[in-house]
Amino acid sequence: MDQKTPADEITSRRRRRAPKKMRAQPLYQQVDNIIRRRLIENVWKPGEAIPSEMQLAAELNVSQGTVRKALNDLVAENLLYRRQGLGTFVSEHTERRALFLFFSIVGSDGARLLPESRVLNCVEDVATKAEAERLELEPDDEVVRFHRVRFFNDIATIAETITLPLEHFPGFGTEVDPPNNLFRFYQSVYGITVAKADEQLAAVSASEEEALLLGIDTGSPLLEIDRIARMLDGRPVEWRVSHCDTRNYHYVAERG
Amino acid sequence: MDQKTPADEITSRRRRRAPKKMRAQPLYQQVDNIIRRRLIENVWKPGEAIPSEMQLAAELNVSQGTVRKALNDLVAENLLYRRQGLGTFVSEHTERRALFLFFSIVGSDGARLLPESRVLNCVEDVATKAEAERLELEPDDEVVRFHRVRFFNDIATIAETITLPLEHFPGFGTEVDPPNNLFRFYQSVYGITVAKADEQLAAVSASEEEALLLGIDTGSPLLEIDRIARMLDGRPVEWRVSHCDTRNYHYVAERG
DNA sequence: CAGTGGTCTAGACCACGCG
DNA sequence: GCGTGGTCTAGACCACTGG
Repeated sequence: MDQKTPADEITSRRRRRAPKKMRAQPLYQQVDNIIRRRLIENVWKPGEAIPSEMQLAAELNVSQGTVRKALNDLVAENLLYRRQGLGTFVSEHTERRALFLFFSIVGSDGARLLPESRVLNCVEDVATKAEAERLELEPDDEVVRFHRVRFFNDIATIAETITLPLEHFPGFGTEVDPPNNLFRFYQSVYGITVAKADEQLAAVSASEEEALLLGIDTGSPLLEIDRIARMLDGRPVEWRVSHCDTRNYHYVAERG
Repeated sequence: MDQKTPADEITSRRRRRAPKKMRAQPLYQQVDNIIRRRLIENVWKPGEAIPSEMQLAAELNVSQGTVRKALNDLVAENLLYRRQGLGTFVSEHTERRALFLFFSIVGSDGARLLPESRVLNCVEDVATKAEAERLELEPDDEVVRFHRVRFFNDIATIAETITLPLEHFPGFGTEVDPPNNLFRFYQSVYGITVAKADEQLAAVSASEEEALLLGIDTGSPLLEIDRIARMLDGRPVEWRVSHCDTRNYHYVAERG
């Protein structure tokens, strides 16, 4: 657990109080990057505690305050969380995290609830042009593509299409059905942590197929959420297009 | 500019190194609240520089580091911004701020552009039940209500209804037409700063009237953005319902 | 040049969680 | 009691801005 990683050494790049000038990057950002790299490389796994401030400071040859600033920045990004008296931990995709960080559909009364899911089908295929572009793949790369319907209190409300790069998810969906909380599944089974997501929203008309699935009229207005989920290093890992019946639920956002 | 405000004194509540126990609130939060209060009371106005860290630390009897933490928290909330070598300034509603902080509609190519506006009408009225509820008003309070259409490159794209509590905006719209950038207008003319906004999104069908305004078919899907804008102290100041034609533009959000 | 914010350190004490 | 993170201080030097 305590192996030194020479590539991580700060001292090799810049001695404390030595050159006095030409600092490429602030120390705390170097520390931030080192920790970030270890998270990406799964040196510290989700749910685990990482070394204490004092230990990191000693290992990296910086002061405790510098480590603290780096850690607090990572906490602000939701990559870590800290508990006084206990330690600093790597964030994991719990139900709660999924609900408040990555799921924005709430009831008219403001109640937050994760919908249940039913998978309709799941195929492996060559990426379409659109899929390759959105997921930043080469033209002939393969993907897993599946459709599902999501239910609030047994009422079909969301129809979605999800595409994953097969490269990162070998054997996905062929053995077991994809579970409801996908991000937790990606993390626990494939070691892939979704760190952020970019969403584009628009209003569309329900197709015949969607109307059937959701029990509404063809042409009814649906809220389209087009989302790219990204790993810790920013690379895309999932493209999801959700069509939501917003008569009893709506999407929420805060600005400012 | 340098008048002491006894109510702001931290030392009256808690002497440095004196009681040693029972700290109600961390010092830096007390400092944060004092500065926040001065922003709310317009002691320091948008665009102006506030006193330096050293001056604030001396006035409030805390260390520079404590002031710095409070200031950085306020910067993270976009209430202040800092420029090395110059000072710390109160944020104002520039075009840029409106565009990146409070306006989420972008073109298919990702281009950000503020649409032009045409006001259709503007009336003073007693608040409806819905308006009173959303703006947290008493049943008989008065409001200003107006409709406008917004254009991207001369193409009508958004129809919106805006309601303001008359109490905060005396004479609004009776003398001059409301300008395109409303938040800047609220700030410069009424001294009201919009600090954050809560948005609810849904998909709806275009009414006959909207269809006419936007040059689309009745029943076409529109993206509804229902937004409450709030002042520095969190009280609602504007209720806006926008219906957007999202065939060439969409709403963007980042999560995580 | 003086003054501002930005980085970094060193060390103190507090509050919390666990054994 | 001990180790953790949380708060607070004091002081150093750096980097940027303006006159």
